[in-house]
Amino acid sequence: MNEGWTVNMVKQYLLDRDIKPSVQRLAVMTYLLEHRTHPTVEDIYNDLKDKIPTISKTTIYNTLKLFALKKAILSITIDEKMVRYDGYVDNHAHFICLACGKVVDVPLQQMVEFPKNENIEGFALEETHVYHRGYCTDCLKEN
Amino acid sequence: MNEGWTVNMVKQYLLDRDIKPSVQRLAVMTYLLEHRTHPTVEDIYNDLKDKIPTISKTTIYNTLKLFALKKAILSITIDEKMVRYDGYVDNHAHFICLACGKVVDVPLQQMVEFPKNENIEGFALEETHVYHRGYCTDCLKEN
DNA sequence: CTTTGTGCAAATTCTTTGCACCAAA
DNA sequence: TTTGGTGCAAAGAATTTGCACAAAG
Repeated sequence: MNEGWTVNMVKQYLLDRDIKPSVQRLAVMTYLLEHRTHPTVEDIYNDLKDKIPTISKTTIYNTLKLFALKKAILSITIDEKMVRYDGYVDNHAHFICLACGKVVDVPLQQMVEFPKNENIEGFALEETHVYHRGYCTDCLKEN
Repeated sequence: MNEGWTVNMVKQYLLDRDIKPSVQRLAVMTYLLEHRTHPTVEDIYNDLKDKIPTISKTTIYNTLKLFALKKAILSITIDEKMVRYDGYVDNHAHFICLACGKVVDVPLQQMVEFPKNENIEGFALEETHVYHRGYCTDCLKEN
């Protein structure tokens, strides 16, 4: 799960983006870097409440909103019900399984093309998302 | 606004997709074909309640869910708050203005590329969406 | 001190559900 | 008369807001 992120590395990651690294913010950012599962607020809260018993969902909401604003993370709207978050902000697409709800990354080389973020006339583009919906291998097996 | 859709054309559009054309369903489908604004349930309800005073939001929800299932329309999750719907199911991308919230189509020729819906190994793909976020010309002018 | 962050509780908003009534074949 | 569609009211779930307290510099 841990992919070699030390506390100081995460702290620096936040500082580089003008985010003050409180205990709670460090915990949220670390969680996102160590769990590439596109977690929801609920997921993050359920994990962190054991490590930081006083943490609240409000703080998770505040923190994620701030991170997304500072472009430290991505907010993913592939799921109609709730927003998911991704600690990796490099260009990649997402896939959601309509049976189990799991969201996985789709590496670029598996995509035929990836749209460029520039060149749409008349608009100032901030971000581009590519979402795929379908059924994953595990769920296909079960039928 | 009206782009030449007669009642019979809309009725046939629904019948072709195994959807029984009730008065309410015809009204919703007609609205989506005549308003390419990616409306929300609220938008559709506010328009139709004058024409069909007894219509309910529940029916709009039921109807849109059925339409999406039958692939008569697309459900668009570009907006974190609520689902939007698109009566046009051909391949095109969407753009949302982060200032005014408006969602517009991005014609294919304005996009550098569009990802293909096939060829992701291990998954059965149902649909692919490309979402752009940024600021529209109107909102850029105001600053 | 003073500013900024945290977290509880309540409120808001979008969407779904249960159920009774209505309509069409 | 039977099946499926509609719509009201209530419930459910994700997110936001108001506000008081805590922390950091």
